[in-house]
Amino acid sequence: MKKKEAIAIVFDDHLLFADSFSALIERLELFRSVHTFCEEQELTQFLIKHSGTPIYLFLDYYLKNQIGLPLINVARRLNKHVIIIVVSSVSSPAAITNILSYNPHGLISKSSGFDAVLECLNIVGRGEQYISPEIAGITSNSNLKNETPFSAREVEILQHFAHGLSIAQTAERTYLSKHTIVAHRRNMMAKVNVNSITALLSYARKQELI
Amino acid sequence: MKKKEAIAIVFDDHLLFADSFSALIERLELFRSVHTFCEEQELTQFLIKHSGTPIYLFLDYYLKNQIGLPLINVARRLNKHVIIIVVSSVSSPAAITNILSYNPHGLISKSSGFDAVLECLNIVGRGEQYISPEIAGITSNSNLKNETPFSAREVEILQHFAHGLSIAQTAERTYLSKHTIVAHRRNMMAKVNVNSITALLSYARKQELI
DNA sequence: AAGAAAATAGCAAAAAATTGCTATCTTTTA
DNA sequence: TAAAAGATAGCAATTTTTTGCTATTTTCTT
Repeated sequence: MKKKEAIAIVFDDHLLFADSFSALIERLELFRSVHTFCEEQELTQFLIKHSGTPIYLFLDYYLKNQIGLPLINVARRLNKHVIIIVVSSVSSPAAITNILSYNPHGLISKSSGFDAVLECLNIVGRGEQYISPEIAGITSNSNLKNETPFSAREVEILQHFAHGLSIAQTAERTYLSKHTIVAHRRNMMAKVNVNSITALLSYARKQELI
Repeated sequence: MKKKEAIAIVFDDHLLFADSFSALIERLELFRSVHTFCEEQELTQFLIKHSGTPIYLFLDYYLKNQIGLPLINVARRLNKHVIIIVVSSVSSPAAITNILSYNPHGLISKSSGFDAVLECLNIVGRGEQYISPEIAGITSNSNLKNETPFSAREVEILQHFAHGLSIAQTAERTYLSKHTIVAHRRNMMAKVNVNSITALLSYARKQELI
């Protein structure tokens, strides 16, 4: 791969991260130039202008960010040579599946070290897809097992706890016996190996269940 | 200010951002050295080891990040010379008020450009507090109301509950008596008129305090 | 410098949650 | 169509949380 001929672009709506990350990329001295954008328009104009040049596009994506992923298709339409590398902080299986459905050339976790970026450029350079180990771990774990360890009924009841209801209050709302709620609660806590409702809720939130 | 004598630390649980940002800081050649940590323990050990050296600590903070803010107090206890600069992506008034209640030397938005970092180092160097314009705008718009009902210490302790810790566990982590934790908890619950920790957490989440 | 607010800490009683058991009925899956 | 998994429900023992009090020290505000 002759990357010195290629241009790198860092796109991130957090300007400070974009600037920082491109400082790192520049230091590699692998690209002809490194550019930073945090507005969609600037990016698309640049892609059109350099539609004949091989481009590596580092695209930040996080949950609350809408533009992120659809931009992949836009970029591909504007420049056939563009290589898309998504840099993401998401951690839930569902969100990752969503990213992978756009089939980016690379997917790097923000929890990775910089060596992941190097590794990614190597793999992607030979035309293969790179997915950083942190992320690969998340998806492979959730392919084998259930997405969530809880049943629908359990999650439903969990919502009540998340809204601050007690066992007694939840029983009232659901027209179930207090004992049933205790049982559900107990089962959920056992499944994720915790022993309090706050720990259970903390777990559920990490898994983006509630 | 003779910053060449100071050490810079970048703390962020997203290793990739931490690495990137420190590359940028290094390029300034203002500090004797620049270090990167993404584990609390590594940071505290370093602070203890260099307790006599002036240190600039760039601390990432975002909503889902538990360690962030309480770490300010820990850092100050371990090194009296530490200068805290929070780098944050939060945007809600309550969350910002929360950060400011820890009285950091600087608060930079991730939407800022790198010039904000330079400006911040200047201002902080003369002993004043720097708050990046993006963030100052948010608070000034809403400083009439929107005060969080909790003190900094209370919110700090609330974070532990949000992460599923019990009263006993929180007491251990904070090196406080169990009775003190009970008191803080009780006071917070009284302030928002609830009578369980789950209801309190539910309230805090609505207010984007945790 | 005085007063207010916050942080710290304690005890004991009452209330709620958690745990260790068992058991029936229904739905899903192999 | 069995077997497995889920939803329902109960009791008793133990642990944790919540509440009703008090009180000292530190920090902030005026």
